[in-house]
Amino acid sequence: MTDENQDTLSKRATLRDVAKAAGVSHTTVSNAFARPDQLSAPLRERVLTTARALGYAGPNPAARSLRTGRHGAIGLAFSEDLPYAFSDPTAIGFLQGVAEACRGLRTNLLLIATRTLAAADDPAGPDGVQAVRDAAVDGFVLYSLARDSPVVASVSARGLPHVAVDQPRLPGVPYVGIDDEGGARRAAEHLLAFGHRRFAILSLKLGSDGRDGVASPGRVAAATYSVPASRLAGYRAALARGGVDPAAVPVLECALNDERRAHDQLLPLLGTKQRPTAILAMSDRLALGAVAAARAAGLTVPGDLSVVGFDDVAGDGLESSFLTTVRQPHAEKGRLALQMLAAPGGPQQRVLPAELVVRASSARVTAPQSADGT
Amino acid sequence: MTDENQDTLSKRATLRDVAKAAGVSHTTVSNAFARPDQLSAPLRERVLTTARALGYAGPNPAARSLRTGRHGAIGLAFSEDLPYAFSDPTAIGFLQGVAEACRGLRTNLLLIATRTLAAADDPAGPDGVQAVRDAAVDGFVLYSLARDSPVVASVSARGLPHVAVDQPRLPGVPYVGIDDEGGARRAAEHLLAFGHRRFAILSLKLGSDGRDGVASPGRVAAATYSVPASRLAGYRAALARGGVDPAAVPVLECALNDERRAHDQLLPLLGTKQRPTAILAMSDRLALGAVAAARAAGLTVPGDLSVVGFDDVAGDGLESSFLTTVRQPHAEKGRLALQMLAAPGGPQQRVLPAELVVRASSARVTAPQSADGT
DNA sequence: TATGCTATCTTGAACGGTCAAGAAAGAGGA
DNA sequence: TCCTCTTTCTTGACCGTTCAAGATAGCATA
Repeated sequence: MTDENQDTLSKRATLRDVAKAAGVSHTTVSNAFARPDQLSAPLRERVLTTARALGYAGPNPAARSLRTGRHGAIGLAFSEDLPYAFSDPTAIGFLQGVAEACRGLRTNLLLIATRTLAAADDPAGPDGVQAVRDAAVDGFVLYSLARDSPVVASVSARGLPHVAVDQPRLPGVPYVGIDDEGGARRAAEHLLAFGHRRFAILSLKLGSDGRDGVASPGRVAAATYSVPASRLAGYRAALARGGVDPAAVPVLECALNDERRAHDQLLPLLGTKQRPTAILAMSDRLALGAVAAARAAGLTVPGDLSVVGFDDVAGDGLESSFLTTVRQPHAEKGRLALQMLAAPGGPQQRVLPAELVVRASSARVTAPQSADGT
Repeated sequence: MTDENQDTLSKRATLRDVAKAAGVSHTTVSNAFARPDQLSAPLRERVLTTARALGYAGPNPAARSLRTGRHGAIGLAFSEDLPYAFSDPTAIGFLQGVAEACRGLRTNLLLIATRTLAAADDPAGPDGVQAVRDAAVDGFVLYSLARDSPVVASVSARGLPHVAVDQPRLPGVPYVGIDDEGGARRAAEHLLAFGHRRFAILSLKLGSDGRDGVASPGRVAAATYSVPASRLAGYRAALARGGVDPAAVPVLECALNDERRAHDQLLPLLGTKQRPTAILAMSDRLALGAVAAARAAGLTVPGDLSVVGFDDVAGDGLESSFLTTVRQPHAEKGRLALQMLAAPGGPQQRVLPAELVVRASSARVTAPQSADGT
């Protein structure tokens, strides 16, 4: 804020100002900063000294980028509100991997403030689109975006390399994801093996409209987020093979990956006579909500209700070390995504494993039961 | 990756290419994108159509920034490894506030991959310095940096507006923080009021060298991080006033805000005859480590050991709703920091309150005791 | 002595936008 | 009818770098 060491207060010093002051050409000054081997050491020292004296802050990044075409940053586009992303443990784990890879590549990370629910009065179109257009980056990572997200189109229009993670595959675009369907299938098989016949599914959001509640078959079919769609497919495949009609299993959609929502959605269902004995939750957060709902309904876990989550998030708290869940390598996805961006030519698809981790929140069903609860 | 809709495969289309194709001047094309009111609607439509046809991705961000001097992004410089920052709940809370404010300001967020422990062989100096120099941003937020961090100097050299958060104050630089000293004082007073006389302090890192262990008086005096220093001062002021000699209270420094480190450091101390009956922890993470250590030592909390944390982080898990702690408004700090960046001229310092929240991890000391444990 | 080579520095031209100023044409008022 | 104002579009300069190519000198080689 203070301009103490700025000789010409009117304007910021440039390469040429430094050059003039040091009695050398502008290119020499440029080289002093960027290519030390191109000039003698004493001259370089002199140039850097006069630069400091003039308050020259180093080459203007915009000018450099314009000339070189490189920015030294990659952009990360989220589906969620950015603030929300920081509260989601899954996203955080992914971010951690991305950040780690960035450090290795000596590149900065530009978080793009995108919002799927566009403000209608916005002349520049949905929020994220302009942000993507203006992003000074060398490539993009698309994380968990909806199939129809305008941000996807916007990124694709930029013509920069990009990678899609945990979202619908795009033709010709490298992809990183996990075996969502397989992981979900194993979760359901596990509960079926324990004799469960009455299920409920706690689903992550299927569409961008922020709707909560029981998802109709139509809504399920039209899901624009691939991760919940795949997990749902996995659950259902296993259920069908196990002799349980998937169509009869309620899908409770939670617009946010939130314990409270899961709790609120599930609680009424637990009061019914035909209450489920097992919950398939698409995230650990939702699973913890189910546990809370069970407690509120006077049921024990896993005595009265078995719960299987997804993600194997945290590991710090007590709760998570109790949850049966499906483990996925969060940070690894981030690392791989950046690797694919940085070194194209490798495999264009990486599907990482999702393995079932059996802990204490699932158990054999107490009384034998038929699908209709008799 | 695919160049399907690029007419001239050799090079990316520019404003002028579009202008030529549409039969208008380059300025008109520029206006079509940036200033819709400067040209008639039908012409604008025509221009945008030909732009799309040529695969023109919109104005080059670097060129635009060069001319306008604005970047539409603010830089966030951390003290920690970026990946680590994503695992620290305090940092996450702050980031959430920053991200929220960014969305409001329609600005992107550039995370700067800085590392305090410089790689010695790095010609460009410590990691973060170059990253700061190259950052295409309109301002910086400095979060939790050490007094002597090269990143601070680097940011200051850029001559852009910046705000310091949770770190040593810089002359002339706006500051956002909390009442660390007061919060710490209240934590200690709370335990003193419960009759505790034998304390141990679990401290966040005091220096950038990654050292763990009992901090010597010299090390404490030379602390380069202001937050731990202030909290320590608060603890000690209260202890002294309560008749406990602060110099006799061990300060266990944890290089990382980590349950395990706190656990490992504290455990041996709990085995001694003169074991502390109360722990002052500078974060909830460290406090949870203390709880774990107590459990490992066969002690109960708060029966045998009282623990007071700091941060009031999460609120989700079971553990945190049990911890007596000092609450601070994490996200609010982020919001304020960006507000001060965006609208200079307001107050240059904001010190937010830190209030004691009494829960179940602290209690009256069981047996009366003197400071020497007899 | 002529020649080539290396090390060091300079020259001039991009990079791709935005902006200030100006030109042309049509509308409105005296 | 003439003048002014507004709308709409154009012209040319400039933002601050990096890069390719060239100039100069020093030195070794033939």
